[in-house]
Amino acid sequence: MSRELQPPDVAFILQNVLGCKWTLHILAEVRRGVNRPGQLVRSADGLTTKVLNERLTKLVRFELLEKTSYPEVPPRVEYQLTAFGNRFSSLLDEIDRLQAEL
Amino acid sequence: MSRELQPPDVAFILQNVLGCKWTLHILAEVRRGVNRPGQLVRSADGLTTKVLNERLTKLVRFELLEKTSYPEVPPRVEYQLTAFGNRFSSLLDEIDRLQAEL
DNA sequence: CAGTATCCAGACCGATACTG
DNA sequence: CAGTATCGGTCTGGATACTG
Repeated sequence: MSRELQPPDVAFILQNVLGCKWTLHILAEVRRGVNRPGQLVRSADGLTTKVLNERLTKLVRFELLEKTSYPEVPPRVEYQLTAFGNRFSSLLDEIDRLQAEL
Repeated sequence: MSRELQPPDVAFILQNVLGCKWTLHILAEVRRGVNRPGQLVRSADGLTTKVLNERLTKLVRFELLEKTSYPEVPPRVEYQLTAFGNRFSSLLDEIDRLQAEL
């Protein structure tokens, strides 16, 4: 069960994963420790649970994020960056840096 | 005649300009000196003149690229990175770096 | 709280043909 | 060579409502 990138293609991920609306925001939040769906929907105005889940699913699918479900009531879920996802940290930092300096 | 980004928003550009199909490729090529439309269409399999021009127009519109037309026959046109566009060089480098290392 | 289902307007982009 | 016009299928993502 691995990414279906043979070979892994940064441009592809940038295009099809990071390029999707909300994805960069979501990743940035997760990096900051905002890693529960409830927090994440509230972190962006206009982001719906449907789209959030599409993004999270995709990020998990491409193994940038990892999902942990806690068997509690009410249910609790947390997402975190994987080692692979962390390789994009430099990119996220670069984006932050650009954002700050413009 | 300035970008209608108030304030300039890297995430927005990443989303709506760089996130579009072919755009990263086009920018990378222009950086390498492949800066004429004819060369650019040929540089990517599947890229059509229609889409190329949409991308170039958008890149010029957001002032990442600058266009120079030479009044010759046949017409010659060249695109180059602007100072603003160059600020994204670090991002492109970072992408190349990631690409190489994965 | 987490996640899914449906609807649908609009964006995206490939194919093709055409003008200056 | 550079650029535009048109058509049409596909994908995107927002609104809303619903399930476990």
